[in-house]
Amino acid sequence: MVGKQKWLTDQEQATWRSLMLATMLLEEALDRQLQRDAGIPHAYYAILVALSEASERALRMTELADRMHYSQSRLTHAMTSLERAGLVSRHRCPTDGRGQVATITETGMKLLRPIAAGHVAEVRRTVFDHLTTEQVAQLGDICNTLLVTLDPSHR
Amino acid sequence: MVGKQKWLTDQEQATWRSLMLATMLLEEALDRQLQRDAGIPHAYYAILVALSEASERALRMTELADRMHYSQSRLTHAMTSLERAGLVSRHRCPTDGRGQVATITETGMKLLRPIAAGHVAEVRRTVFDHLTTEQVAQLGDICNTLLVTLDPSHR
DNA sequence: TGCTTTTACTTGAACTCTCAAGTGGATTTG
DNA sequence: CAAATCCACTTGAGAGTTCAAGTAAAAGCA
Repeated sequence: MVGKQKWLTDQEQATWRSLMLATMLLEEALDRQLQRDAGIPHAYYAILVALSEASERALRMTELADRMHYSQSRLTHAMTSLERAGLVSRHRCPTDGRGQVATITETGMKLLRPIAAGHVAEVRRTVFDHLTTEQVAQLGDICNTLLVTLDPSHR
Repeated sequence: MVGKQKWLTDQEQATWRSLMLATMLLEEALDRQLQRDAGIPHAYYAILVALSEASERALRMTELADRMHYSQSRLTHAMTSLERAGLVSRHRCPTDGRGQVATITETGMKLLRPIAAGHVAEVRRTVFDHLTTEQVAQLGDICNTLLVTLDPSHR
């Protein structure tokens, strides 16, 4: 009924359905694997990775939020949960009394290392094991093209 | 630290980051547009579309959940919310006392029609306006390839 | 037929995310 | 230098999702 007038071509519509389904199932698979093996959702795992890769393993909250493309509020809630689990910590920023510096703890690093292997295995299993090198390049190009609109600050 | 040993090639890693960011921002854009213009999230909009396209505009709960790839619980909660908003309704299934038949109401259809245009415009604006026909085909192929693993029941 | 097992769905709690509002330290400006 | 403004972050409520457990009807089967 709704789709009677064609807003998208048949090809676009088919691609759209596949894309929506694949991205939904992919995110679910990643979440399930990490929840099962590490007890944290994918979004929280990503925070740990970002902190572990930062120099000094520390970042200001706002800088971290910007890098992750998370809202401040989302990051604060996430950090509160991760802090309660002992995986990260926050301290007052010495140069700016308003700021907080986020760090990943030793416990967090100890959790991260073994978990990373399982995560990458899941990424391989669900995605890269099935794509040719050319397709990986195509997918990268397509995503970067979309990011120009989706993330105006992107490069 | 964590990424010292290369689990993915540079190309794969770059594609992965772009994919994760693009899919996150895309879902956020769709949610924001529908929340703003229709007051419902994308996942709920999809339920309305599925019901509107079903014969008799009606589907058993389980059949609907299967088509959407939603859990029963997720669908029940969603239907409860949509029902409270008057957009859908449920009735006992006449042939199976355990079952429920979900329908989209006239109010739901009246909401859906104008909303669909705005949604498709957003899909165009964020995705298809920027891709060549060839890229649309490539993206469709890639997603269908991934769906073989992500959704074993997929064709 | 009566008992067990499936099936179809619902419920409730815990968790994550969003949005709007709030707190308090920097910065600007008249 | 005080008042107004801005900035960094937090808080709390509301919504959507998941997971485990619950209810009740249908099927299987002895």
